[in-house]
Amino acid sequence: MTKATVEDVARHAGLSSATVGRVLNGRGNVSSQAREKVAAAVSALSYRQLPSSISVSTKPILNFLFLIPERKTEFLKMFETAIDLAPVAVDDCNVKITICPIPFDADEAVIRELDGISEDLTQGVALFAIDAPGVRQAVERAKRRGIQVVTLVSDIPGVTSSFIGIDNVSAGRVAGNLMGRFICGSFSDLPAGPVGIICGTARLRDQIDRMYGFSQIMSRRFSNIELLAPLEGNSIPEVNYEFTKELLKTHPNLSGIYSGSAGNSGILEALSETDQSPITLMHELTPMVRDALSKGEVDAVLSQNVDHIARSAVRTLRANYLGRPILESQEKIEIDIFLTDNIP
Amino acid sequence: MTKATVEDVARHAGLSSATVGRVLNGRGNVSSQAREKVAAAVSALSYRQLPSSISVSTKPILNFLFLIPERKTEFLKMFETAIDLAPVAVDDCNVKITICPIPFDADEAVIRELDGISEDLTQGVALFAIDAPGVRQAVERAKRRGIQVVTLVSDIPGVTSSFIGIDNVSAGRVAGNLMGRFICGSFSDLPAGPVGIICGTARLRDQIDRMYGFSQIMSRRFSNIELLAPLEGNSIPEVNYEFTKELLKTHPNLSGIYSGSAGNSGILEALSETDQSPITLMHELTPMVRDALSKGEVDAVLSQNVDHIARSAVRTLRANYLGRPILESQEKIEIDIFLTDNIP
DNA sequence: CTGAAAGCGCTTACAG
DNA sequence: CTGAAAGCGCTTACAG
Repeated sequence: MTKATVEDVARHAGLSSATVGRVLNGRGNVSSQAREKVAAAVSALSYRQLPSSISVSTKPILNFLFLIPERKTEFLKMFETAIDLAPVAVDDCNVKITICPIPFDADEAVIRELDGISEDLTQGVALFAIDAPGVRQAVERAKRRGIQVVTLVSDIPGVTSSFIGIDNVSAGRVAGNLMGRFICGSFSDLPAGPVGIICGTARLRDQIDRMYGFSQIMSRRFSNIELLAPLEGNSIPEVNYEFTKELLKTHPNLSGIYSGSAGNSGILEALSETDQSPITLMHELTPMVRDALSKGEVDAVLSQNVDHIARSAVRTLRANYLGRPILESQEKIEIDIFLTDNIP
Repeated sequence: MTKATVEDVARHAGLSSATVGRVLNGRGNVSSQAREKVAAAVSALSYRQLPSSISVSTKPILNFLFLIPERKTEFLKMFETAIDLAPVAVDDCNVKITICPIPFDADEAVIRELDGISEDLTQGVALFAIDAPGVRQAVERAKRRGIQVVTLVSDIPGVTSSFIGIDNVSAGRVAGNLMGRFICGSFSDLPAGPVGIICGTARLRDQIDRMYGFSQIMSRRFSNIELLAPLEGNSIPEVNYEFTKELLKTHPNLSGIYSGSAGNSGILEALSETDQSPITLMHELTPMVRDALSKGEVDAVLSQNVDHIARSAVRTLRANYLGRPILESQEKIEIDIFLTDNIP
């Protein structure tokens, strides 16, 4: 038995392939009678539409715009590469991607770009979201004009778009869990020194969420460990360096450092200049962090797969634009946990 | 500027689209001169072939056979579902999958199936590999007949096929790392009780590898912890139950249990009947293990994403058969680590 | 070794 | 609301 085609369905339903196509793609202007006949034929012949990418006819190119911070951390560099490869990876050469650099921390630039998008030229936008007042509205405006929007890595709460990234509260909790256990083991009654926290900026939702999850678990399960106030280093290595120096000096018995953002070179440098060896957890397996992990300078790294995120962004934008379903299990971004022994 | 087509390339090269197609798909019978012209035209026009799934012409259906153990553990049930969904997930309806159940531990059955495959009807096979003498040869015979082979979850060392699964030595090391740290924390000089190991069968490579990696890290980094001899439970819950009971009784100070295989219900049951609470690590996030993890009865779970494995198997078989490249970064199966706080 | 022609399954204007 | 026809980009026999 060979695969059923649109023609088969049309014949079975006593209709033309054009009408069948209209039903199948919800293009309207079809009688409910025809709709039913088609549905019956489809199930009778167990017809399955060829994948979207296959309809070769005058198919419009989908233009997607990626708004990416201009200041390139190692993580963002990896991300850009991933974005470039995504269309090939999702096996769709009708997708065209443009990367638009956004000045650091410039909400207005994001807003301006969003408002400046022509819905005729651009079908979807993916952005690193700053959770600032105007951005959310700008996203809503873009959506109202029919432009698909997904947020990457850090979400804008309340905005009704797809978020492509890890659950950062979970990530923070995992970090807390590992931190507590790596410090205490099964001896949770023994005294342990305090734990320091270095994060990026409270204006990014992912940072807030990670800190929340981390503190929650630490205070709930490891109340014997004092948690120091988070230090906002804005992902700037030099600032993080000073923070770490200070932490180590003020707390000779420091038992852990949790870094929730980028700019880790500063932390690693400060650690290399001391004999203290607090349990150190970081985010994102960049080349530098990876190196530190393999040398044992970092104890664990929580990460998110940038290739996966880029692919998911493209697939999600495409599916949403075409009104097709997405495969949840394929788009879920998991928290990757790396120890010295499973560095890829 | 619009996308270049085969016709464009042909025109630019002064050849016909048929010849261009031959070059592009390495179908031979082409002069090196033509080859060069096409190459030049391709790069000049930056032509990119439409994804494989798009060539709609008389395209042969690819038949892939999955040899799966008949005895269904929770993990294997999840796996079967994943296999069923894989063709849709990889967006290719020209792939047809048949699942063939293999009696437990029956090498001859695997060999018989492999030898019985007709290369005219079946283009590729994916199998759970038992590392037994005859199996490797049977795989080689199948390959010689032009049938693509991939091994799933557990590899056959030395066989020249693609392996789709995690690096099990790494997984064992990760388990060792976590076990040691979860027991000792930063107090690696304090006395700790012994650790028990329960595995499946030494005839499966994944088990061997996990045990190797685990022992290696435990003895190297946590020499203060005694490692008990691995107990081969063949993934049978009842046997594992007895093993666990015995472990707990013989070692009142047991500080950890590492389970490298299926049949975990027996272990969990035995643990529920005692007050001892050794650090417990298991493999595969099945519904049951997931439940135990969320209740804190298990401390960490190492897992592999069955959906990902199924998709990768299909993509790899297809790519190998068609002589197309695979995207390494997309096919790499990572070790998923789950704690109470990142259960999906 | 090469090309003209027909066809793949689906979709899009265009008439009606 | 519906269908006949032409076309999408690529591939496959078939001649040469």
